[in-house]
Amino acid sequence: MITPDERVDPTGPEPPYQQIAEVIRRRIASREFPPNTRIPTESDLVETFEVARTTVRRAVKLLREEGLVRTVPQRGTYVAG
Amino acid sequence: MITPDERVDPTGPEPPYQQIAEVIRRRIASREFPPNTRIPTESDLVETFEVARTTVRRAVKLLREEGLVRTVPQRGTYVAG
DNA sequence: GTGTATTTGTTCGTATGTATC
DNA sequence: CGATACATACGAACAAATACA
Repeated sequence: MITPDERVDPTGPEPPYQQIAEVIRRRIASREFPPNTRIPTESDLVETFEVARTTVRRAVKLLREEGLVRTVPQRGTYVAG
Repeated sequence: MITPDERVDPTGPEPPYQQIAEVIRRRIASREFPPNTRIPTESDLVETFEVARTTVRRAVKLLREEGLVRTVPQRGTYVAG
């Protein structure tokens, strides 16, 4: 569940896509998103954070570049094992 | 039949998916698509309006949210009774 | 009963145009 | 101007269930 303090603040110091990446990072660190499981779809994240899909994709791209997740086309994005 | 004035105008003020929803809405209102009958398949609508399936689905989703139609997986989309 | 076609569901990839800061 | 964000659209691939020959 996304708690209030994890919602995106468009007026905050960090851009939304970084805030979203940070939320997902914590989910992974806390094992709420365990290794090798799929994280929510882009559509889900769009609804959860109420942002555009491009913003969600940017956040996920960040995590991918950090090696925290891997994305499989037409399948989803998975937490690194 | 889709008359010329009901074709989608990509340059119009309203996006294609809204225009398509409006066309179907009129078909329902005029009883050309009577209650409890199936509306054309997504593939049919794709050919008729010459748009992508995602666009058709978006239009139908709108109608579904309005309660005008209900979609049955693997069956089709039906006009609300 | 079997295999194929149909039809909607899901999900990511990509591109374009507009707006805002 | 560049980075960010939003809305829209097209495409592709595959899943799953139903319909049909």
